[in-house]
Amino acid sequence: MARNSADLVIEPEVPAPAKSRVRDRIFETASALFYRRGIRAVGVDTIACEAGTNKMSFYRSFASKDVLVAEYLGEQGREYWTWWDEVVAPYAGKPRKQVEALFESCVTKTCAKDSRGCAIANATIEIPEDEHPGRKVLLDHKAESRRRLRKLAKEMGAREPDVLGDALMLLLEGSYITRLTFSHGGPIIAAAKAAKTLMDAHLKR
Amino acid sequence: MARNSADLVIEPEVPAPAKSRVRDRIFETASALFYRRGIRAVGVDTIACEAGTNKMSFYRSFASKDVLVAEYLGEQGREYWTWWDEVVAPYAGKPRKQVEALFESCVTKTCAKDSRGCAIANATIEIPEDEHPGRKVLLDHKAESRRRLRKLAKEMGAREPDVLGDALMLLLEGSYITRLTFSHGGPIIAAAKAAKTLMDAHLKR
DNA sequence: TAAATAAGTTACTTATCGGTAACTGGTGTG
DNA sequence: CACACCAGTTACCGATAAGTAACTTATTTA
Repeated sequence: MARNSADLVIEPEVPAPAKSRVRDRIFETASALFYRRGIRAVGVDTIACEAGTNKMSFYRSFASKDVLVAEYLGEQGREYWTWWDEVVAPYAGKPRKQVEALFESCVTKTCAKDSRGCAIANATIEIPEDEHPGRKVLLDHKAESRRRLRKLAKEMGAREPDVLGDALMLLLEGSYITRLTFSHGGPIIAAAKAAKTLMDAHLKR
Repeated sequence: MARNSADLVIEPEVPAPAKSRVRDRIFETASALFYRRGIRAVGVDTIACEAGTNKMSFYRSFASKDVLVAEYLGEQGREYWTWWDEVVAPYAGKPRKQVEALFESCVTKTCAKDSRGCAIANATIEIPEDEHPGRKVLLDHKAESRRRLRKLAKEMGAREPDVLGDALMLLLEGSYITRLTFSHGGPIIAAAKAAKTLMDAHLKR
């Protein structure tokens, strides 16, 4: 039966054609290793081996390590906004409560046993090169983070929304990075309270 | 002339025997490269070459790269406390003014053109291994940082000094790390104001 | 002047890095 | 059945990683 272009356009029963299991395994393994040990510290050989395959299969799925890294950061970003949206959803229209929920959930997540803070913030340090395909991903992510916090500050009627939004961002980023030096009971325990205090100060008439 | 053990013990005209110029050059070069490009990204060959010498001379001065890194972090720490003490000195007995001065100076320093935030905070991410000789150095440094901020909060009579001190630390660390994603005009511009707001809230009766 | 010390040089080790060529075996599916 | 495709395997490339041996050349300094 002759295939015409219409055939190709219609019937995409599966959007992505399942890609392959190996690729997924590699990606999952790489993500875990990147987060735990750092991006530069993990080689493609290690990734492939740990994923139960070998380097050749790695390069059949990914053009280069840098491309994998960029994809890893992209996925981390998507998961982050999914988390964000879920935390924020129950308090639609109540921006202050939304920020409180974000901070409480962030503290819980970041204090968890195997947490190493924010994957993207960490990559910020490991990838200073502008040419790296992951650099743009992480720049965009943090810009979006700032945008959202400033927007929330504005919605709650803060006198100086940009200042409040930025201050909240500093608390958030500080929470992530101090997790790497204080395993339990670090300064992050003050994060939620500090956020409330700042919001109080920016809201009272 | 026969040398006895007494000869070795007496007459140390110079405490450290000037060590050598090469060692210093290597150390300066390495420090600059570690800060700019990251610790893992810089090899000893690059360091030696950039310092105008070679690898053999490197290993005559340093037992290993890890030892160099630990020494680099130690020196960064000493320079940090020197900065801190100098900023704080003019306001002895006025802890609130001291914190304000710290934040203002921190913002100025961290916004400078070639700044890449805090060298030690950055190393926090690159060195997760407990066995690394630099790990303890950086852990101690951040613990001392927290200690000092909590102490200042207590001295200024804050109702919850530990909470205020920790919150200030989150702002400070957040300032450092966001510098890596926002080149100019990042959230750090809100740091000093946020610190004041937090202190206000913790001090008013 | 002679011994000690600092430093440059060349060559080497073993391991790992990111990345590729070419061949093999298995599993579908038309 | 045949062909495509996915994946495993082995072997390799050049570059770089950290680290060492051994010899030479300056500069001190006693």
